[in-house]
Amino acid sequence: MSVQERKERERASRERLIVATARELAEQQGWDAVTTRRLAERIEYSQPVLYSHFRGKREIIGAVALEGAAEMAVALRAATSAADGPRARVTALARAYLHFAERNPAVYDAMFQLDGGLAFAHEDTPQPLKDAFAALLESLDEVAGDGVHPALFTEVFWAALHGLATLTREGRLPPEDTERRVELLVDRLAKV
Amino acid sequence: MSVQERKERERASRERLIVATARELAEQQGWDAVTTRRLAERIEYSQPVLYSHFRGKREIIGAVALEGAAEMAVALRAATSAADGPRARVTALARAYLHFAERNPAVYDAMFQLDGGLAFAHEDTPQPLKDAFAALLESLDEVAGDGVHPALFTEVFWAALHGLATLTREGRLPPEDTERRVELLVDRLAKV
DNA sequence: TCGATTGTCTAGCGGTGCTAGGATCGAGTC
DNA sequence: GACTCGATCCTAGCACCGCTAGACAATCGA
Repeated sequence: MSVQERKERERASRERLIVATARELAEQQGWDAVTTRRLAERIEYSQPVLYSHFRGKREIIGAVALEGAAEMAVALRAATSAADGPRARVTALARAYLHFAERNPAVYDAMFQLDGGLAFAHEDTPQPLKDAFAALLESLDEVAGDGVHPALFTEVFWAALHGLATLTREGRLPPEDTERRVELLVDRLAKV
Repeated sequence: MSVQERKERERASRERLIVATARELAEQQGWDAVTTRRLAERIEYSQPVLYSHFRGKREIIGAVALEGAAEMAVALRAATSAADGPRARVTALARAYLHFAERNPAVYDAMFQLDGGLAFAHEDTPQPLKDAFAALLESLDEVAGDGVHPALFTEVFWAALHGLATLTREGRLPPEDTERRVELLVDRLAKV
């Protein structure tokens, strides 16, 4: 059985290589540059190999999105755990979210802008996505305010952050006032 | 000179036809279905004719975006002018914004999701875009609160609406709680 | 050692945005 | 009214896209 196990290991390793390469290429040159031909060339296999791992390009994007969601959850928890008090935690959370989006634009696109074929706000939503939302909720439910459902509050807060992240990155909002916008947002939304 | 004038009229008319057809096709079947071939076929001209009006597909998207921005400005002003008092105006504004995004998804995409080659938050931003932002600002500066720059407040409020609009439409947020989210957002952000 | 299975590649399908270059048509001139 | 010539438009084609059928080679179990 050892032969088969080795093959499975190699297959899994190659799958990780595909996802990592797709992500790298997307961060370097944008998702438009991530074509199946270029991706195949970079991993030094032919195109059809990609399709033995994923149904298509969409699923590759989805895989990058899941990886990104896991990382984002870690980053958010790291930022909030280093902060003292609810108010500071929320501010740190917002900054960490926007920072992640800014530093990993391609991953952020995979998660929230592109179609990775993932289910959201659903029972069969993949765990990493649920967990990223949970990471937001953990710091937000203490500032949701009386009589406000924490999940609903988190959705609104998240939407605001998402709007800031995307509009800023696409040049729709001037980047220099980001910090002031974060402060205003936290000031108003969070019930300290 | 009359011949030339007639030709210019016909050219302008054909250009409007291109934009209207692109928009119609996008609303019917999504922007992916708006290919230069299909578009050319629908207007009953050959592909290269499109390129005598626009540099490429991107510019066609941009033209749809400008048209949409003008319509959105009208819709927002109509909604707010029918409301009494600052608080009611802001609520009406938010509802109108989300309603527009929901009813014109392709146009909304052209404006804020796709690359239409338009400059934002810039001195050479096209007038319709500036005006749409102005329509937001008109109802929002009365609730920005003391010491808060109205433009900055408008940016944050807009970002929140944009986040709600996009995340809801892509199934990232369950649609049934939209009204409660709007109320929460207005409650917290607007200084009545 | 042989047949079967698995894995990979070459080649190609129908589609995309975009463009070069030839055909056609109509306006202005004699 | 015939003719010239420039504007206008179309046919054909480029390089690329996502994806797949089918040929081929390597490896496995008997």
